[in-house]
Amino acid sequence: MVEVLNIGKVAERSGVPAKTIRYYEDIDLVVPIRAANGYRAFRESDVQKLIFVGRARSLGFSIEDCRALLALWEDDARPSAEVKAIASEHLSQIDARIRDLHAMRETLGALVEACAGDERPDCPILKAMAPDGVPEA
Amino acid sequence: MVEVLNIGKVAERSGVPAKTIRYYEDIDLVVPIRAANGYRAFRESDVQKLIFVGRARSLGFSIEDCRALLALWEDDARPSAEVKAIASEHLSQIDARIRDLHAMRETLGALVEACAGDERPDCPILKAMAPDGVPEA
DNA sequence: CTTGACCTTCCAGAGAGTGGAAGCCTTATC
DNA sequence: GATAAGGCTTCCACTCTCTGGAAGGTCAAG
Repeated sequence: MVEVLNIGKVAERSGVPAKTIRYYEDIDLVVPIRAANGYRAFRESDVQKLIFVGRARSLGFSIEDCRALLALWEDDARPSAEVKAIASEHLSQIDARIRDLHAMRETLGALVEACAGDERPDCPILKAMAPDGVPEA
Repeated sequence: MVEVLNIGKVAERSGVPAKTIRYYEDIDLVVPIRAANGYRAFRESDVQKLIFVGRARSLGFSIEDCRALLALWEDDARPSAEVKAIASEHLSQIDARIRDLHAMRETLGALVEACAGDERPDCPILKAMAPDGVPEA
């Protein structure tokens, strides 16, 4: 008799919350079989997949990327070029996001530093966001 | 007779898309009055607010932050400390996001560099996401 | 009068879950 | 055998900030 893994155990072992695991089944990402009582029954391979997805997600890959990566992982004959293509694309999007955030951080950081932060109404932060030529108190 | 501004003109002048302006009305962020024909009629002050919100959004402030900032902007007696508090909090969240993305970028960047990206199946990227002790082809 | 460019509302979907309610199933205890 | 706790099920709603589209009203020009 095979040890059956219910969702709770799988959540614990994979680090993926039970709610999220159900969601992954819903979107056909990782689909367990069903036990006679209607409970989800997870095979070892399902647990592996969930761990894989958990790690891919923590690297910021989208669900669709995860789906593709999972398929490549399962395919013993994959060319590593396909994996690298997905990862490179993702990497450049991360870089773009970092650049955007960095620009925001620069601007906002300067404004915060310039703001007295006292009881007076004068505020460079608000001034920066005010439409040009709309002097406020 | 006052020049009436329809949503299209306002979108053009404020840089905020018409769809988004309607959404902002829906959530009571910027609420124009209505003309007799049912069209939204924007006052100068509405346009100013939309520009303000547009800039705040481009600095990454949430809608709720924008709502608060807008109220402070309108309040001639605001203490700049309140503005600064919101901005500082936002700034530290930006910093946190940058840190997270940076960590991802480091890990993923190293993996992408390590991956040959050819027709062979061996792939350090997949290996990094594979559960421990699950050797793949 | 028709055409085209506006404007209106409402509905649905994006991404990736999360929370909660109502109701089975299982296991342990009495 | 009864009962209570905890785990499991489904389904619906909500998050956040829009964005796209359909169906239809309004307006200005030719």
